[in-house]
Amino acid sequence: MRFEPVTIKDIAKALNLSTSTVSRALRGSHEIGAETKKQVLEYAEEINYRPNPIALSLKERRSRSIGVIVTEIANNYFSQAINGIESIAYNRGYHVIITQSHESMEREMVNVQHLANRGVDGLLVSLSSESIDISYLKDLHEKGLPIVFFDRITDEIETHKVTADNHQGAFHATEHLIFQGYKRIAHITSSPYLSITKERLEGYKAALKKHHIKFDESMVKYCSHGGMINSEVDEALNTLFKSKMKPDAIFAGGDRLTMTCFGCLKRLNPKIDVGFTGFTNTKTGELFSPSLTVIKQPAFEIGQTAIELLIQLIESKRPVTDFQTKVLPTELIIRESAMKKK
Amino acid sequence: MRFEPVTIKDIAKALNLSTSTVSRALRGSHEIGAETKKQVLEYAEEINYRPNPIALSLKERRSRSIGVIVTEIANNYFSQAINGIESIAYNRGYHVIITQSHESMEREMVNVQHLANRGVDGLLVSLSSESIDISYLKDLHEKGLPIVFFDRITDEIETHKVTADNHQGAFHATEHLIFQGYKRIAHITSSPYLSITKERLEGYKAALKKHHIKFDESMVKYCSHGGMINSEVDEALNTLFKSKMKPDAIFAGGDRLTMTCFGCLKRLNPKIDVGFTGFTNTKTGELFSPSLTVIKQPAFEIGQTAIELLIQLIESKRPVTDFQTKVLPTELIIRESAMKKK
DNA sequence: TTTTTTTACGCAATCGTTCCCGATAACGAT
DNA sequence: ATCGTTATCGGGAACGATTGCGTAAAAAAA
Repeated sequence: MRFEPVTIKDIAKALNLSTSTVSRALRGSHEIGAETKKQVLEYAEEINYRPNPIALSLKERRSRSIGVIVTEIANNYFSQAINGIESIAYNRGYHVIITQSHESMEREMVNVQHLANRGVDGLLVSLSSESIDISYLKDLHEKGLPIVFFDRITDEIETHKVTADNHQGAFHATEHLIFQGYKRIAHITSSPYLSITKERLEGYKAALKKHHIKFDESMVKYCSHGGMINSEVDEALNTLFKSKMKPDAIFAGGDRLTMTCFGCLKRLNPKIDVGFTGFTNTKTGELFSPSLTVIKQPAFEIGQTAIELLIQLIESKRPVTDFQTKVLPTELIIRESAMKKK
Repeated sequence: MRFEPVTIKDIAKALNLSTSTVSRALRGSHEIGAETKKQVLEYAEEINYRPNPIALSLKERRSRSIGVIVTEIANNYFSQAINGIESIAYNRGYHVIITQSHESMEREMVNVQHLANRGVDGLLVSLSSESIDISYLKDLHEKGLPIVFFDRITDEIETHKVTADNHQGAFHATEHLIFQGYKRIAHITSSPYLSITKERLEGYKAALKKHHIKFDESMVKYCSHGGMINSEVDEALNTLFKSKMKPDAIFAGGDRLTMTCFGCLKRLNPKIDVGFTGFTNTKTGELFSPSLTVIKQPAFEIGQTAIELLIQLIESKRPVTDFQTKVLPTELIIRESAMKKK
């Protein structure tokens, strides 16, 4: 069974006109008589004519659709960012196609290739934690496909980029723990290759330095799957708590990681006698026990900014060479999990 | 700047062949000489030729893409269902386009129309809470567009449907509260028009009846925005707690609603001296205070089942008339929030 | 009245691909 | 020598929409 939409030809045949006349009438061209125009418009309305976007894509060599690749949508940060993307895209007449890499470089590549072949006008990319070699993105970019990176960005491709102020966020989270009296603050974070990991680590270090706490490499644990694998986080925590420099607080990076880490922590240490802060955008942090002190990123706005820059790139007449990296401020939300040490 | 992919014409020109020959060679037709075929294949590989899916869509009037519409992806249930959908779709060579209605009938309609025009081969639909009039879906369905409903289904369109066993889930949740000694169990739920609302209400009623508790209409509160608007839930709770038949337990329906409701409850009544259960798929329920007793739906499997049925519809040679409604079992996860009454 | 301009429309090409027809040549059978 | 086969390939229409160009008739200017 096939789904048969009405075309411009049906209108032309019914009204005994040529398709060109119908097309022009529909687009309100001045070179069509008022009477004819009215007829066409009315008939089109009557049979509920909608132009075929596929035919248009073929003709105009643009699809008015943009591709988004994130690690997973079941992530408060990304789902909010996507809402930001959609809020702008729809108003500007673009359709959004969302794909997930699940932190796998392989899937990221397959999805990106598929989107490119599928004729998206541009790409919004947040890299997976495995994506070390991004030459396939580079190729596409060099061939002229507009790309904007958000959240997990890269130095290797020169284009617009949008992120939260990860350095500042990590700095505030760490300093907050210090203000509350914690001294031995561990940092559980994602893959060391990610831009956000590096930036947050730097912010963490900067806060320690400011308050004259010596940075200890062994207090930083990398979970390269970003919290998707429980055992990875369990192991990191176990190692930390078994060391002689047992931490008295933990600062977690990443939305998914923060959740997983807090869950593992609670299982390992049900009283939670360590301080805890994390990067997350969940609204449910206040319902936790203890309620979560977190760094919240302006995910919605990041999504909006990214799509705006992308559309700008797509619709620009001449090649853009002046690229910008926008950094949006984070917010520290203070609750119980990082309360003053007794 | 424009992104210029290589076409079959480029190959034809370079090799001094016609496009038809190249096309056939590429598809391995037997009526092309071995030598020519090899040439074409090698050259295509060399310049990294990829068929243009848009042109194919136009020609074949199918896009190998399927549209999904859910209320929002920032919902544990839906994001898991989408993962289930993707897991099957990609293996079967279908691309998945996700759209959100945000519980608005208007946006649902716009998205569905867009997807249909965009040439999706089929639709996976979970209705918004506002969708009372679904004639626009009916039209599309009658014109031959394959549709499968999941989660929030409807009687008005005859096709495949997939849901959790909402009656059973609600029954278990309610009975669990009864077993724990609660007597005055209120039910906070979504729009009364939704199938899931009706089914869950029936399950709730059935449990009450079994245990000889009289059903009281005033103990059921409908939040038609499904927990997207805090004040709606606040008001429902306030009314309940101010009534003379003050409830001693609450059973919430819906993922989003359960979260919102628990949040409001905690604000209103920080000690949480009432029992609480809800429908949700979050993995973080155990981190809450008190940890959440919930009904979990097999979201991933529901997504998988739905897409399988849809692909079956799409690829069927003749019109399908034998439709099924699959109902998957739910799971009661017992934690603290519905513990025995002191 | 003749010429020019304007109005209002149709023809055909185009986008990338497939596929129905033909067309051509080689070759064997008659 | 003629015909039928088979193998191999090209021409061109089609999918739905837009658009440059051409042109008829009508209106305006000469």
